[in-house]
Amino acid sequence: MAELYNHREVEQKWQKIWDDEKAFKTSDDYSKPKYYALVEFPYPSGQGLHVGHPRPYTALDIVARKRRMQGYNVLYPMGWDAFGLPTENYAIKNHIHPRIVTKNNVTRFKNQLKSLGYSFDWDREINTTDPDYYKWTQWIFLKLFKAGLAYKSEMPINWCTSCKVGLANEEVVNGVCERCGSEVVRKVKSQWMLKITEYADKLIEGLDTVDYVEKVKVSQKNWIGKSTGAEVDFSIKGKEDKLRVYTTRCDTLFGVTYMVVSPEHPIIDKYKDELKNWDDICAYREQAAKKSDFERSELAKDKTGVKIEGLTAVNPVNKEEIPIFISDYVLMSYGTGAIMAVPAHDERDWDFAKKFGLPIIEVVAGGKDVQEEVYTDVATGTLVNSGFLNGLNVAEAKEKMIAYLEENKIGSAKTNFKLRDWVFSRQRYWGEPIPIVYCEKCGYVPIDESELPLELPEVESYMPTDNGESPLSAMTEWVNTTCPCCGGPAKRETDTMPQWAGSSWYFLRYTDPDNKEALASKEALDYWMPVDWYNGGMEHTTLHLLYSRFWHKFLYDEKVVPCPEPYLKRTSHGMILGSNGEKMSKSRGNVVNPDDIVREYGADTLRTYEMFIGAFELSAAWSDDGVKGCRRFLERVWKLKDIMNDDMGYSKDLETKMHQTVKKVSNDFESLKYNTAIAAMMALINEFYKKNEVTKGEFKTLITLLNPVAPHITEELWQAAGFEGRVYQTSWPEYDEAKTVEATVEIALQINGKTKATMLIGKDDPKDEVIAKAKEKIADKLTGTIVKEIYVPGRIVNIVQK
RNA sequence: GCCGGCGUGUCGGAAUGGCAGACGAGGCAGACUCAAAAUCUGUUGUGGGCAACCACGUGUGGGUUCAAGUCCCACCGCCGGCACCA
Repeated sequence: MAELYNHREVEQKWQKIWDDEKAFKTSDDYSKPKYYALVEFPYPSGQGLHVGHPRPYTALDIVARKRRMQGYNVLYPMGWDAFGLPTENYAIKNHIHPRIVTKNNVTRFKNQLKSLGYSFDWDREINTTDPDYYKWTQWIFLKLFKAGLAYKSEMPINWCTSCKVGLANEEVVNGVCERCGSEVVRKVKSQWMLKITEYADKLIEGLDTVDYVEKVKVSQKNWIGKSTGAEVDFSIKGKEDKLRVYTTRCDTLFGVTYMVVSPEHPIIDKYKDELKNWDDICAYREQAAKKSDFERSELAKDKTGVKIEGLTAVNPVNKEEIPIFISDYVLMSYGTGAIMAVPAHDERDWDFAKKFGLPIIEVVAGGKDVQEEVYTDVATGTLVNSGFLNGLNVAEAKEKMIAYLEENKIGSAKTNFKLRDWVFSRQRYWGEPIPIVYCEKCGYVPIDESELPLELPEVESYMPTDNGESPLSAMTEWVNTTCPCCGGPAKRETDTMPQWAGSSWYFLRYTDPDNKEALASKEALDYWMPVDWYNGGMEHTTLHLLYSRFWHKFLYDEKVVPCPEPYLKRTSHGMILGSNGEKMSKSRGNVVNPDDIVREYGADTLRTYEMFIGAFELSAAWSDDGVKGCRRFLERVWKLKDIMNDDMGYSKDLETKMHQTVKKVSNDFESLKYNTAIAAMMALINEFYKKNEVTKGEFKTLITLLNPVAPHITEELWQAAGFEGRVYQTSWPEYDEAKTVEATVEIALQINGKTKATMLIGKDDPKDEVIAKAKEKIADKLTGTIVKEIYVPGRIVNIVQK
């Protein structure tokens, strides 16, 4: 062993040994207890690994390494989520096939990850762009299609003007494209859709059965947005048609003074010949169509609208005739696209009514004058002016009204969700082809499973077209095919799947990555699933996490997977920011390249630093000085050999400290408290240096505890000290609970809760003795009458005096 | 507006209701050195005192308790998510 800590030498040496020994190969011995640790696989971008990547990877590497030492068969895999726009854009710009771009990026990423010493089982590496992989992505799509959960729909979609691609609602953030930040407009296009809404209830209910950090559960519930209420039919005077609304406040039906329909509502076109102000209506609709959903909601304060002259609605409970308006504050995409307006008890309706001078009728008493102020408190109000509901509270009134509506066949209870179906088409090249053909005679027909994978054809140009068609549409040879159903001429679907497809099931493939017969064998799935611990970013809460839970639940219903939820536990890491506290970006000039840190300080230093940087779930700013501090710590560990003796046990004076440290590190590694685990190890070596001596036994325990964080240096020290085998093959240190408590402890002596002195006592000294001793020690300060004496064993004595 | 989370030294951050500031960084002083870096030692919340010591101190104001950074109520500030969802 070199005298000085040469991280480059040490790290390269051990990375080679681990590779040669297949140190972290996952066993197929299904009789052992299993542990499946998972981190989100990266998108292999052209920029290479970001300094943020190692944070979650190191955290679960620690858990995986610890579990192996505890005797588990551990699956800790890695792969590449490699379809996607940046690669395609790079390919277009540089005239290189996206496959080549992907291959180069993957090579770079893999080298970078290897240089960090992760214990991934590289024999299970997967790549979503590999036809052997996306065969099964397509296979799942066919299953969804056959189950009626994939359908084609002509509908307004979010269209990114720059990417020239349709986006799912989840990909639109503040009205702009999540990926490129460009404007998103609405565009009507025929799109493949997945009926995620069918699973809305199951996706909410499942959350009660899993161990996710609370904010992830809350975000998912908010996004799904379940609301319970009723649908009510209002008749239109002199017409057969009914105008159906959705409301959560059917108790306020007697307070309806007008109705509003969305500008896109079909009722308008149906009766356009009878509308007296058709021109005004058209003008308003045009104006509304120009706005994106985002702009519509931005103008929240100022309500606009036009009255529909020529149609009158009738309130089904009191037969009152009321006007109908169109306004863009009612969205076609939620509920029925029409609402009943109760201005007295709904803020938006109140604003609208005030602006248009419409009547406001109080039906829930308990607030101020409803002409002056809207009253929305559901908890305390009492129904008035409401016929058979008078005197009831809101909850009772809702119940009674629903019964009335159902009895008279004018409405019924109804649950609604904010969650929309998933727009699954992308007009792009670099994605999984959708395995469907269109036949004039038979419609949309799935290709036969035996034809999978349906591979991406070689094309001349990946350039997206301005008319919104996929680059594949120009490939006539590929597009023109025969119908699997009737054998007649047919055309292939030219849209591809979104990037989220491949990542919606990848955790299943790791369990059996080379299987040719199925996405994974039943035995592998039975043994490995569900994932025991999954860590990833908060930004994937409503995208990847929701989508993959949806697919998994579907596959469970199809009896493909053995469990209803894919992930038992989900945690989230915070971002690593630049040293100025801002997000790292080239333009801000605060980017740190992990390669530089590995070269200069070593992978072990980078790993230690990223675990020590702060609370795992919170974002943290980069600090070069902090990196140096961690390097210093590892050097102090390295130099412990200079003060090491041959005693294989623990020295007497440090025995308690050793047991305490083993306990603390063991527990902290389990609960995301990597920073305090490392602090405990730092404190321990400070003790060694204070004594200027460490026993071989203490040293052995320390480097075993440190191994999951800093695997290279600890292997080197282990070997140099002449210990048997490898650290990664050894057992995790045990601690004795009884020995974690000091025989003598220093306790605080307080008077009226204020500490006045401290004293040493035996941990088992009886209360009376301790208190007597304490009173003696602080006798000069006990000047009043003693009211109470408190002794918390091993902690404090508190004397209360007046 | 609604829902989360967070407010502690110069900084990152520790504290099952029980001695606030562990651990790291930075600063200051010293040792080594011709010198610097590295390393090592000491010191480092604020105010007062030569001192032992005393008082104050976890965003603000109240409360519960023998004891509150921690629990409860009200407020202020910051960060994140959702948002005309009927």
